[in-house]
Amino acid sequence: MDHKILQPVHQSFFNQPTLQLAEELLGSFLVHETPNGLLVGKIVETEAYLGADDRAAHSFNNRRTKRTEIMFHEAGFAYVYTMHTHHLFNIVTGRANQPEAVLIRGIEPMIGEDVMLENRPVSKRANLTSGPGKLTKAMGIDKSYYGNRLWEKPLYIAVGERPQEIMIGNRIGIPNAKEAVAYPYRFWISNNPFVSR
DNA sequence: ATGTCGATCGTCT
DNA sequence: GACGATCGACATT
Repeated sequence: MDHKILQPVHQSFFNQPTLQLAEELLGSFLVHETPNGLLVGKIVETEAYLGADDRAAHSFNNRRTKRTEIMFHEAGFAYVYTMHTHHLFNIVTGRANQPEAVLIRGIEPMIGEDVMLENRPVSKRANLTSGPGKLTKAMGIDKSYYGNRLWEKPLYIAVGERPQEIMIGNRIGIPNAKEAVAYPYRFWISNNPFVSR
């Protein structure tokens, strides 16, 4: 992989409908320039959370708290929150006061896999970044990145290649979200081993 | 391959 | 005080 193609997207990249962006992000790169080296993963699985009308979203009913505050900003900021002992990484989408986001659920290691393995030692390669809590650990993303601009270094999105085949289905881990359980807001690259399931 | 269960802690009520 | 947008271990089929 050629490092030179890794340029942060323009901020306007994030200004598209959330469902469209969740799909568009598949095949794009998540890039983190760390003191230990360049870490790059291809995004292979995402989920959209549509804010006020989506019972599964933290911002359902426009619930605005210290945690969800960043979701009410314009698109392109990082929303990182703690789930049990894990950090989950989201990209804020939608316009200001339209609290939507895309959760990154799986990435395929492209550059810096050795450092990722130091961050998160595993025996099976496919277990390194195949889940939202796994990939943040491997990529060195924690809550200190809350609110970071994802069109600037050191943590950013870079354009990649369009995937061959995309699958769409229900989101994972939201059994109590009533009608929202059935919403087809999950996107993944067909047959990629770094999809969480 | 699938299911259940416990860890563990910040956030919100 | 209750509750997870999870993970890993262990059990069972």
